[in-house]
Amino acid sequence: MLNSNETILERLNPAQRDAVTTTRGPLLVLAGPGSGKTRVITHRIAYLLGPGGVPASAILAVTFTKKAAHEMVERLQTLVLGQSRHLLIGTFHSICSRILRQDGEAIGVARTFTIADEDDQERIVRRVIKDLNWDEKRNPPGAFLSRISAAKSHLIGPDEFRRAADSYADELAAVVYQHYQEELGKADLLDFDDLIMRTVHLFQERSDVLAKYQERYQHILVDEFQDTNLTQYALIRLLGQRYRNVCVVGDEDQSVYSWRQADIRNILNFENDFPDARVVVLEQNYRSTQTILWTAREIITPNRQRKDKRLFTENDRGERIFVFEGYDENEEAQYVATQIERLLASGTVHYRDVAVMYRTNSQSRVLEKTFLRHRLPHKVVGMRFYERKEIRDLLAYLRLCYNPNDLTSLERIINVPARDIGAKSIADLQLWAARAGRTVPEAIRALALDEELGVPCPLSKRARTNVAEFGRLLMTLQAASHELVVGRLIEKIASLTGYQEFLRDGSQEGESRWENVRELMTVADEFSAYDAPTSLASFLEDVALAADADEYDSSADAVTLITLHAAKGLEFDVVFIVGLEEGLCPHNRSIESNDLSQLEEERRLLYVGVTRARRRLFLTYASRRTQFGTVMPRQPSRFFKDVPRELVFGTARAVQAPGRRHGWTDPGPAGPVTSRSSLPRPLASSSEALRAKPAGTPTRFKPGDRVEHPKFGEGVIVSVEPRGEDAEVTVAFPDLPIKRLLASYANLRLL
DNA sequence: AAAGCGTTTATTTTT
DNA sequence: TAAACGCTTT
Repeated sequence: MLNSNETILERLNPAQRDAVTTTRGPLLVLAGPGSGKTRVITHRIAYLLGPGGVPASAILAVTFTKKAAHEMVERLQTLVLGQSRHLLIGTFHSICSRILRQDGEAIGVARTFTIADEDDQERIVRRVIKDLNWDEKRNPPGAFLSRISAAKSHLIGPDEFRRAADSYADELAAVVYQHYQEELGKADLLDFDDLIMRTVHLFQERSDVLAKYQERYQHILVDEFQDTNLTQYALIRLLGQRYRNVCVVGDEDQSVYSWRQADIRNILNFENDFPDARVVVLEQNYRSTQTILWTAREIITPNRQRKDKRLFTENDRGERIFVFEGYDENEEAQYVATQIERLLASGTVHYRDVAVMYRTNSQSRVLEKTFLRHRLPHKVVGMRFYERKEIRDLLAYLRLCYNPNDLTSLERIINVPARDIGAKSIADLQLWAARAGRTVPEAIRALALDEELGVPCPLSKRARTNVAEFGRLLMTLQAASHELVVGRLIEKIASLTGYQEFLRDGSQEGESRWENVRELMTVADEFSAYDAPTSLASFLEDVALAADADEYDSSADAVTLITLHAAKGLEFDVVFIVGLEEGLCPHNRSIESNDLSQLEEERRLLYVGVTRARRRLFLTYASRRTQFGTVMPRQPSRFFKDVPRELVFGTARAVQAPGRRHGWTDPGPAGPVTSRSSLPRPLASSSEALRAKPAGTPTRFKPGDRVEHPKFGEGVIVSVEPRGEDAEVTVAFPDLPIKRLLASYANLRLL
């Protein structure tokens, strides 16, 4: 019944149905925002399992974020019941990590490898530069790391990189790349890019291993295909080339990760590599109002690097777009908070239905400050839990339990909490290990067990005692890691190492840091509850591959503060996009690059933000903003020129300037978008507030009127108070406390 | 080894 | 602005 044809194909439009039922051969689905992309993917899997007769174990679905993977699993559970358990749905990184854990030894990847995160990468490059005796100031690690990452994303190893180096900068990078890989190797570490690149190497070098996975995963689906880099695409191509049942879903207009080497050209290459690919375009939007969709269309149309799509919707026209100019970022935040309060007062919106989006994380600060003052419940996505010092310290101990060779983790915690092992002791330790032909962890172990290494130990007596004690501590913890579930292991580490005492120094901050550690234990306990209880390896992997957007939790009733990047894939009734200024969106880095494709990416970013909104969209900017402690005048974003003025409500400067003439002329049905009285009045900016003349809009309501509210039901108007152009109505609903509502927001219907 | 102090520097976006 | 760094002193 559940898997029957009718159930799965019910309520799919023809294009969606096409994408779901084309199960044989390559398929490219170009899916505009809100076009039911996830629905297509999940229904396609259900269709494969049911009418297609494909066993769950033969299906591989790849996503970019864990959250997307989770959502897919969840939606599938109701669709196909128990079968979803045998599907492999995961991120590129988690899937590759799994493959390497299983078969990586064939190309020399240690079975107990751990994953190096950004912080580790930076430490390693720092160490390399230091060992090379290069000037640490003139050689910032970030620049090298991005070159290395770019190389790996193009499947270029250190040797090939050196051969291709045609600039001094590249030659330096080649040297760093070489050493960096050696350091990773010594510590049994793989960085994010290695996970993918090494898997491709494995498949290239071992046809038997490749054949095994090709046979296993006869049906492959890739979500957010526009975000794949060359290496990721190579992986998919290798896996899929035998059975050719490869379905990729993407939208080049939502490609915002080119800086991470994502390459839209993969979409074009797909059609070259699989010339028989069927192409399905999903153009009907089910998410947004016409007004929002039209605005989005106008914003994206100027881009040259795109296929023209004809997005349309059968939804209502909806409210006009609100544009607001703030005096500065404080007033801008103030406006956002006030508008949210108004929306809440209407009773038709919950906090969780509202998101505030911005270009850079640093913009969240002023919003948070303002929201705290307004007591608006909110959650900042991207306050990265796993980047907090105390968490990373504890994780370093955990990683050392699993992979004793993890030098980066060792370096991190050898003197945290302080045990008098300073830079000198560490240098001596390295020297000693090098002379004896051993690794640093081995040298520590030797000290702990009072063993000789055959060469004199340069450490002072005191240092030797300290290191030996530390070594024994580590060995105790390593032994414990085989006995305890992860949560209890963390507890043991915190107490045995003295980390708990070290954190809880009596300060408020110390307590809150300790709270974070407790939170980590909870995460671990939750993890153990559904995974193998003692699996330290999979916990570490889970944590290492956790991303910001994964934190987004729709269950809590709070306003979401989120970057435009992290907002991709989400949707909200009400969206505020703030800081729409030259220099911020588009960002200075893109303006200065002189690279038009970078500006196109900025445009896509705004497009992504706009298309997150279901019902209402607010676009704001400030006329001055404090950056690096100094106030700078700001200009509204150039993208405002493409926001159709007839769709805008507001008096902000940005939309009064003559707009670009755009091709869209459809005035829609005669009459205003919505009756004026039902439009909320946007706050005027302070300068305009002085000039603004209240229009004195009369309200439609009078005391005694019977009205209907979408949420509270039928009620009777008690009183009506003018509020500028608006009116505050007091309404009595049976069995409910008396409500005071703003006429413009409340959506009351006269009975 | 660690704490204190003055100076500087930086903010895209993140699997 | 505020985190990070390098220099000094204890």
